[in-house]
Amino acid sequence: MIARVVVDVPVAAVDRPFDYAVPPALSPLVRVGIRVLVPFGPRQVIGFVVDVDEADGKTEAAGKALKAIAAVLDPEPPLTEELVALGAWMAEAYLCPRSAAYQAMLPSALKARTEKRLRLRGEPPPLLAPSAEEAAFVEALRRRGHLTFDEAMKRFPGAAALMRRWVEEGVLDVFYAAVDRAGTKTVTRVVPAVDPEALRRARDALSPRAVRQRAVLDALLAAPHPPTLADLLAAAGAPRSAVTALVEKGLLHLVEEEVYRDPYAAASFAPSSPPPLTAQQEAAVCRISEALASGQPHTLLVHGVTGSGKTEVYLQAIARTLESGRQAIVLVPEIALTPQMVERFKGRFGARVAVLHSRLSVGERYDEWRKIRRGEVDVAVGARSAVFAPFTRLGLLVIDEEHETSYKQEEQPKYHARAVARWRAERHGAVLVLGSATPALETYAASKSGRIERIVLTERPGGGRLPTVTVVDMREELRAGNRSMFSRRLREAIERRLSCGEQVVLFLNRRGYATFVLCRVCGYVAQCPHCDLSLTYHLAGRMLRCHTCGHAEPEPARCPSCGSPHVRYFGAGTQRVEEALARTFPGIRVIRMDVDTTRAKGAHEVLLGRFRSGEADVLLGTQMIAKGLDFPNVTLVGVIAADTLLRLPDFRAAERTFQLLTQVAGRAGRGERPGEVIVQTYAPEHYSIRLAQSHDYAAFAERELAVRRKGMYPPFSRLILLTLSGRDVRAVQKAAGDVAARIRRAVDDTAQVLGPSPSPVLRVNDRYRFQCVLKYKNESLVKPAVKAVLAEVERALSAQGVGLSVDVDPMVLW
DNA sequence: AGCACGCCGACT
DNA sequence: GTCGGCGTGCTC
Ligand SMILES: [Zn+2]
Ligand SMILES: [Zn+2]
Repeated sequence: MIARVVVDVPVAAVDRPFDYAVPPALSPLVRVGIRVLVPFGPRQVIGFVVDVDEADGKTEAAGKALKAIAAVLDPEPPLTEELVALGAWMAEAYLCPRSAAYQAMLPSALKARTEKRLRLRGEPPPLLAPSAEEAAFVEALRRRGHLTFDEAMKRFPGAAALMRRWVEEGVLDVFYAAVDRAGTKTVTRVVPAVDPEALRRARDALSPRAVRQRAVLDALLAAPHPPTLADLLAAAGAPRSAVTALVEKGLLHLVEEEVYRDPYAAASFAPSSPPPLTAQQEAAVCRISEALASGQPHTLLVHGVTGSGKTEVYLQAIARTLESGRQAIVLVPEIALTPQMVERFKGRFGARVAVLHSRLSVGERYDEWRKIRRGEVDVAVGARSAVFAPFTRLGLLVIDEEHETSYKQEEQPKYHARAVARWRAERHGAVLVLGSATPALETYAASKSGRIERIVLTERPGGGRLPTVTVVDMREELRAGNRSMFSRRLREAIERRLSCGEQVVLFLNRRGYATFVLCRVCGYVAQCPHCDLSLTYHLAGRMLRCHTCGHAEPEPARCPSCGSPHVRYFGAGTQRVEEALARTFPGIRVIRMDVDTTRAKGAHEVLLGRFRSGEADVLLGTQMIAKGLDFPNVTLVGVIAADTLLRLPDFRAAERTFQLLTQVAGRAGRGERPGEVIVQTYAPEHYSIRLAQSHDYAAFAERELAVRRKGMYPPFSRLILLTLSGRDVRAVQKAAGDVAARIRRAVDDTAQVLGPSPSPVLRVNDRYRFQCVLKYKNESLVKPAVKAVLAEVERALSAQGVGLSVDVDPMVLW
């Protein structure tokens, strides 16, 4: 019996199956999709069985004797045959190693690696004159039984020669063990080591100069529960060193804890039954059912305005799927996977639903995943990675808010859940339903060309009209002498809501207080020491922070360049809007929601719950408040600065802006009262803003398609973004030139190779980045050519300390 | 990616 | 003489 194995070594050079003999004792266990430990060169690695041949009795490959599988790592294959085939497709589609695709499919509880270890084979020969390190090494081996090779080299570098000799002489045994990937998410919690009273006394006894340590203790005393280290540091605005100092003084403990418990575990879900449908919903469910019954693969776009009841259409389509004995996957953007959303599915389908959520602990997620694998549930609801739910009788895949960029994975392999879902639908003869109020332009184009069918929902079952949208030209405001961040129109509108007890949602896509810090005398701008980006000023702890690498430093009292005290803050963030609201509308109650206020577990739900119950007049936030939240009492939505997205150097900027404005506008007037939306901008004439104002998706899509056609951008071409990065600028630049030249030689002139050019932000995290963009149409020609180039340059690049990342169909070009 | 093998400079 | 630098070749 022969097994073909893809080893878990994610490099192009070994990205192909290797043949192994299966020892008779293991043959009942070895099946496609199972993980095994195999000898590979001089070491052992983990691999995935991608094929077995019972009849094949061959004993050699490429003229050399076959090696045998050393161990089987699972009782049952974690990957189905379908997923094994999907991995092979992903490797071609996304130019990634197959093993990287398999890793992306596994729950993190099953992610493993091998570890090289040393152990004594019996009693070691006596050493005549051992060095201190050699003696300590032998002592550690005796006491612990075995040591990892890495640890031994790090702790006892002076014993390296002895290790080598003993391995050669057979005194030491080198072996490999499969261990968990160090990916188990833990959070560090800060726990007082003394009672609160003692803590208070300790705070008062601190040196007056220990400002940060006092801030940490104050924040800890104010916290109802032991906070996570990250939360505590953010709340106190203190550096980690302050906490370390307090730990050393014996006042605090740090405790590692596995992340969050199941946020829905305690919740009980009231059973719900299907409500009556509108005629349009009925027609949509009907079309999906027909497609299901055909047993042929279909992709359907459900294009419905906000509030048109898309979710109910999904629910009833799922019910039909289950009736026919098949299974369903529902993808929802991570941020929209709220307890309310989960309740809608659990309420309808009860225990037949598994939820895959990043807020589950590794163990809980694994439990949900296992229910799917064993067929104990028929519906999987989750974010992007739930698209790999290991069902074997898939009938329906739903992608809600299909235009969301979060469906594209940002790490290797950079897959798009929509493309993976489409592949699975083809394979199963299943139906893929894409739902959106503002479909991605690619999806819209596919529906126009007839490749996918479009179903339109224009009625709102709860009634309610679309809000009126007013665009305010902020240049006019400046001319009229209004230098505040609220236009006169927005200020009056807010005042009206305050006086009649209605609520307001305000949106600004920038967190912190000020987006840059400038010296009025010499023009100095505070920059991140690790990135080519300016630092954002945050009120908490009066710190300057880099939003990209996390660097933080105290605010400068004087300009570090010229010593002038005239350091000023520019570019309003949410904190500054909060401050301005309090000044402009005395007594106003504001809830601010951004990454800084929602880091703590459950904070998201708590803040939204407080706003819903009327504890605040205004919900002020970033991106995260744009998603399908329903607040019946909200009658005004204000967009503080609509052009922040428009200014990004990306071909999708207009699309992003249109989608965001439409989504934010959908927050207004979901009750009986009509909603009003006010959009502030410096570019009021831009078509993405004008057409969002008139709620005209079709006109926007046509206009934007014309722009894309002119620039030959997707959907009229396809893109591959190659990014090279490293600490040595010149090495990176040179490597980028070399890669671009090789690709130019490898593809024909129907493909364009742009660049290399420096990335829009050249340096991030002390790494310099250069990029190269491929624009092409002929996929079957370009992808193999690029793959070959990647294999050619892989070695040389890693030797030069240059990383190369490949993004097929990138969402952003930087 | 590891890991071994192999061939040149500067240490005991 | 040997320790160790990293080029290059291979992994069923
Ligand atoms: Zn200055
Ligand atoms: Zn930075």
